Amino acid sequence: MADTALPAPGRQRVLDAAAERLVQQGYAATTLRQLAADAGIKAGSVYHHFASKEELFIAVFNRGIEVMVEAFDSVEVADPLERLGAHVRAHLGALFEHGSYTAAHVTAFFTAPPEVRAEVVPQRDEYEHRWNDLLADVFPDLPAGRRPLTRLLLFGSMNTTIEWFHLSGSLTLDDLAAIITSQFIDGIHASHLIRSAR
Amino acid sequence: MADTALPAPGRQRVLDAAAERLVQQGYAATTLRQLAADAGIKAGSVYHHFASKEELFIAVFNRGIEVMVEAFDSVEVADPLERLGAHVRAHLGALFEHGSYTAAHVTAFFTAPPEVRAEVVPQRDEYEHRWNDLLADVFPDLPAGRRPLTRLLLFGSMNTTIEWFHLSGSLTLDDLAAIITSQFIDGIHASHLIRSAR
DNA sequence: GTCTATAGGGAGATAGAC
DNA sequence: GTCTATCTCCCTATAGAC
Repeated sequence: MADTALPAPGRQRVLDAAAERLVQQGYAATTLRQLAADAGIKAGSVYHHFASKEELFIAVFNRGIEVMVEAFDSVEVADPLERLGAHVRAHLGALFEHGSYTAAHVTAFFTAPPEVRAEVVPQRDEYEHRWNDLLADVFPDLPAGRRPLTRLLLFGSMNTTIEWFHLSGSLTLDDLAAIITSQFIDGIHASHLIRSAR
Repeated sequence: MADTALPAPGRQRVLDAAAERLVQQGYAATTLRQLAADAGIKAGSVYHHFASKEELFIAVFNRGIEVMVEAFDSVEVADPLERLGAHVRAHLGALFEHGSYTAAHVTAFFTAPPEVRAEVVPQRDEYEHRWNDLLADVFPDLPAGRRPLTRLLLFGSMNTTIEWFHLSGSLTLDDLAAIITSQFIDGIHASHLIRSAR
């Protein structure tokens, strides 16, 4: 494992800048000149690290999935329902607590050109597969054919939190994860009892 | 009410094209030249209808909300829980069955420049307010302070369907609305029984 | 209401010096 | 690994003819 201490290399600074710009501006509006300026280099120097704008953003999107996968795989909880809650918390953690890569992926992936998306699909599939397996494990009664749809609805709630949730607010990420998990498992009637029940 | 029959005026064709391009490409990647070509006119002529690119897209985003509001207000159901389901169905209808304006709003709003977003916020608030009132009506036990969060989680599930749902698939919009409604009210255990229960 | 022509700026990408 | 300089292309927007 490389010693990535103190002064981040140019390539890394460009990637970090790209992730943040993606979240705020989307794919097309983010220019290599901006990224270079953010990273403290000139536009032409970006091409020493990446062959094209597309290759650069493929790296960002893939890193965004890596962060999600690492968060997912770090969960070790025995009880099925508790494990589900831990994975929801881990997914939200990837979105808000481990840099901008996952947030960039979730917000900008669908606005990226088809060639870029195609290079990222395999890694996306891998993450989705993990969740399908988790659902199969936690909800044995859920038909296999319904797992993708169920996952998509849960992802929809989790991923759109980046449009409105802020770590600086009064609602903590633990609270949010607990509410989403409860809402997902038992519906609205149960989810709003969470805070008072503790 | 204007007689908008057969040949759509230039302005209308430009707006239609903008809504579709927004869904597929996002804000920054959509150029006035494309819209003009789609509408069968030249780029310079766009400025006869709109003062700027921003003004054009403000019109698209606002129309997207109008479609949602019209769908919402068309619901007339007495039973509270059934009414909620009807509103979910109406929201999905606005996304998939009444042109591309609502889909454009939902996908591209957050990638639009701040000046554009600011002009659309009041109409967005109006729609969100309708939903908060609906939640208050259907779920009297839900604390008022929890309505926005509850609404946001439901919107997350509904709005991200545009990333994967297609009218041409085997799952109908009625089915999808029923599943989302059931999942929202009673959680996962109830939602996957819907199809077999009919 | 649409056209042509064009101004002025900024985009992605390349070449070669240091 | 970064720089400067530059090519080519396309963008938004404007002016004025029809």
